[in-house]
Amino acid sequence: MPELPEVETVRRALDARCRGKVVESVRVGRPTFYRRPPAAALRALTGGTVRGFSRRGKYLLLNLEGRPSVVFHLGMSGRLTVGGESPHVRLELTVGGELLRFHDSRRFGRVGCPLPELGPEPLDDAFDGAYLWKVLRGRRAPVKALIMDQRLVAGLGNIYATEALHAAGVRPGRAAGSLSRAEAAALARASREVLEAGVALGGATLDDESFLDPLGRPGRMQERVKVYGRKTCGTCGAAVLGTRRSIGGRASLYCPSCQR
DNA sequence: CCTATCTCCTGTAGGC
DNA sequence: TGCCTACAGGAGATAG
Repeated sequence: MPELPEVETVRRALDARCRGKVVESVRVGRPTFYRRPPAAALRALTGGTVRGFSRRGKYLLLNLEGRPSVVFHLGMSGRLTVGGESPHVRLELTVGGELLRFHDSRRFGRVGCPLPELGPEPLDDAFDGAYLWKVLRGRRAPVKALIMDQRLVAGLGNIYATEALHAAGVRPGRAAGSLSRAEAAALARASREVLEAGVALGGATLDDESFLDPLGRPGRMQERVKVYGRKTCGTCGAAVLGTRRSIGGRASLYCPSCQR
């Protein structure tokens, strides 16, 4: 499922490929998106010049000269490809003679939606231990649910939140307000580190096809994962514990030895 | 405001 | 082998 590093990987590939090119045609794909796409607004992209692709949290923005930007969210199964085929093409743009396609088999993705209110970028200086401690303070919800709340910090999903908590030595079910300043600082630092590693490695491709960049290439972050999707901890070898759909309705895994 | 639960959807994995 | 069900996931809506 695409989180900040996967979206950034897509952004870089598309930005390099499409910048300065013209959107020659737009085809709004088959029936409906999960939330109805503004088909007329999407068709109006025709003739626009691509200024570039930018990213905010897990959202990808296609920026055009003199026109409103188009927001994409990949949801869990969304993919943007250059030329790739699938039965689930929701939007197809011809850009500089190449077919840029948005696919989404499960329809949790979006295109053309407004950009919601989001917390700070976790790779920016505004996101640090002091900020995290301040927003977690006094809250009883599980810390994992809160760091995945995009209004508090924009970009962590289940994989990177799980890995950040492991790297910080904090169990996912801990009440957010129970974290010390030092733990909040460790968690902010760990979040930054796992996300930076994810970006550097081109995202995490956990099982076949789960994430591929626009040219169909897998990432390598899965090689660095310590607990997510594992039976034993990648640091100490202890059996990974976890429960299904336990926190925010999502599976939560942790190492009982490395995490307190 | 805060928290927990439910919903959207469909490909895949597991059970029988 | 093949059918059937449960499950996964992000984010928004809703209820308490």
